[in-house]
Amino acid sequence: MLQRKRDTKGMKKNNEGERQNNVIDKVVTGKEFREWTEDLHVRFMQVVHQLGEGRKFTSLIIFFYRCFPKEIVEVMSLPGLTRMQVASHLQRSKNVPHETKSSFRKFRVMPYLQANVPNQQWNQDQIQRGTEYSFPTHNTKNTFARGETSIQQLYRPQFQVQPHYLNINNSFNNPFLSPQTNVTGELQQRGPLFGMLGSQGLQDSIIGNTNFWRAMTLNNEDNLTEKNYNFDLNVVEGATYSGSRIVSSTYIGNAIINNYNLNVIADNVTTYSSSAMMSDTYVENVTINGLGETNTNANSQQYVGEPIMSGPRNIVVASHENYVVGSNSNEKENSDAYLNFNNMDYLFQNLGPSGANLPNEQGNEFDQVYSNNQNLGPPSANLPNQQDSEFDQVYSDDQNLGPPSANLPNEHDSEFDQVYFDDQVTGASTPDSQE
DNA sequence: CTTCCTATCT
DNA sequence: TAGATAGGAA
Repeated sequence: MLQRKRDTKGMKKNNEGERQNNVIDKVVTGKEFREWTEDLHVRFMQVVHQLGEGRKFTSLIIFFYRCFPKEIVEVMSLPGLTRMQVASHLQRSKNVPHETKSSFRKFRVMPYLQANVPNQQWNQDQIQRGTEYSFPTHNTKNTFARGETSIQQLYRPQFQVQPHYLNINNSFNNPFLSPQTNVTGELQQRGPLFGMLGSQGLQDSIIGNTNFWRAMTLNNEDNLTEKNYNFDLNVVEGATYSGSRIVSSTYIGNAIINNYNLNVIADNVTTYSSSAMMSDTYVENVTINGLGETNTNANSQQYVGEPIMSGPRNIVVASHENYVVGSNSNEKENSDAYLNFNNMDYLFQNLGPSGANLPNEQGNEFDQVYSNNQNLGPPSANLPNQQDSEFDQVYSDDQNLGPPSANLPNEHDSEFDQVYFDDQVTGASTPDSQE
């Protein structure tokens, strides 16, 4: 395949403008074909995102451009890995489909997902594993939210005091338990990627690590009872989280989740302000397959670029998932709250009035969300803006009458303008219609 | 000089 | 086509 070659980069040219490649000591040795395996890419993405932590980015392209190959190589600290290999891979990594870029939308706040978890207990397994792996878990019935559920449930914050937990089952070959390298070397975390702490003393991030799932298959077995990767991410907060980041810099890509074992519950229900939850979150290609089938028809990506700030909000991001109907709801038993991503497309699609155009490429923090949910009652009844909500205008069109021509001005100069929902989305594919 | 960036090659 | 290479630019 690729033979070793002389690296003439940086070498002076001769009079003919040619690189003087006859210098022996520039021969690159030990350069072998670098196959970017899944694990290697995951690590690569971890480093990329880790390095990019805190760096502003407004698009997926910038997301990758934040990091330079050299520092990536250094942080990855993989013997034999060259800068050019990383650069080459970085080049390919940031090549995303156009529809991906154009469909990026920024959402300041997402509708709320309620998750009632009154009881909790400690998982015995996790206790035995030591504090590093100790996460409180709940032993309750599931809270099951679906797209068909009244949007009212999604909107009303429930100011409850609830613990948080993160449950990671089965560490065997569990990508969630991969070690993570800190850039500065100050912290070498050998635990789960999710640096979970106890229920007390959470002054900073609950989950501040970088989580990258790419082309990862969760529970790709048809066995409905076997859970190879049971990922329960619960961020149900009852403590003071002022100024903290609940989940930051999360990348979820190409995840195929079977058997309902992806349970992402980000439930920030406290009244504390300035909490960021799942900021800088990028989710793509999520397939939820309750029947153990592999559905590859998830090909839209969404992007949430800026931190979700200002008050109790949660955000669960997934777009254009495929949900196989007819699954056994009993499989959700391991989750305290289950978010069915089905029909969540309306949160991310570039729907809405054509006249609104939903511009989002200009760095605006929020555009418009348009609702067309037949399950909803009168908008005034179902979508009240409780106590000083940041939502200024919420629009619902039960009759599917199309986009509102009214302007619905934002009288408070709030971050939110209009909200539009379309709960009739049934398919997984709604490609970006923009050019 | 090194590294970045991107087109091009294999 | 994934990954390496080339070569100009910074």
